[in-house]
Amino acid sequence: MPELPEVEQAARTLGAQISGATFDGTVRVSWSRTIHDIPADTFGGLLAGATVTGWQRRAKWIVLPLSNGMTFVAHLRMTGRFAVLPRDEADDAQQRVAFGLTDGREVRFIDQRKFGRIRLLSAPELATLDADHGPEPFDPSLTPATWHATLQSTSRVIKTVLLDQSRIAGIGNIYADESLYRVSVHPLKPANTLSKKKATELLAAIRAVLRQAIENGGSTLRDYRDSYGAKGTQQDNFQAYGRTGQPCGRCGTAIEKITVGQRGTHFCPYCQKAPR
DNA sequence: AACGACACCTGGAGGC
DNA sequence: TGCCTCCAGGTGTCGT
Repeated sequence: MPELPEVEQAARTLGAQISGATFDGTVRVSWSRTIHDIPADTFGGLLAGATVTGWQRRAKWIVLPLSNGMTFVAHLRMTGRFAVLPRDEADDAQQRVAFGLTDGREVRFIDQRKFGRIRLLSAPELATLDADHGPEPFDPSLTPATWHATLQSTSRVIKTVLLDQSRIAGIGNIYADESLYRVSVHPLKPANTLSKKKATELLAAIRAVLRQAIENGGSTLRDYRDSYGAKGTQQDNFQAYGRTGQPCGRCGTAIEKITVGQRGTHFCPYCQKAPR
């Protein structure tokens, strides 16, 4: 579910609640795969006494550096979310793991579909995580020239490339559709057929779409909540995603839905001309 | 090496 | 009301 803006918001709100807090080492596990099948006591042993020193986001990972040199990382996948609650608060039915803090609170991970993952990484493992991902959309080193070169390097369709985290990090199904709609590029257009001009426009559109979503606290379709439990509002601004059959805001043509790379894909068949 | 298909899960929505 | 099928903010793995 969550893409860059939602993960950014989730990380920010989680960081705001637990930066400076210390894990006491207790870990209550209801679904073991959430922590990669590492036994709860092993995970807790590594976590005990570690203080959260800040928060970051890398791609769609929430990254919490710890005072012991390790890093607590979490991927929300489709339905994951965090909540920070007093220890005596009742567990949520969809809660998968709870981590105790020394101040009497717990960091709880709630995840309907059980796809989310939480790991404790050493510095080399964190470096690997970083290396496995492409540039952040807002990284100044991602320039129109490097982006165009990335697109030129593959004949895969552009929608698929936008979703490839090793090419550019953080874009998911919603913001891929929204970005392509903005620049009137058909989702099936081969990446290496975009002109330098179009590639430049697309990069700007990606940044604009993500920036607006971040400002609105992300998008909530059904499950997404930040770590305070709040929904985002960006879903009210969608121009293509989820608007199947509704009129295009530019030309009035009904938005169409097709499948690209096994993902529902929304576009305006008039504005976004099919590749030939 | 790169790409597509499928697996992993639950539950809400819509059709009959 | 109940059952059944389809669908969902993602990505790791496997076969071609």
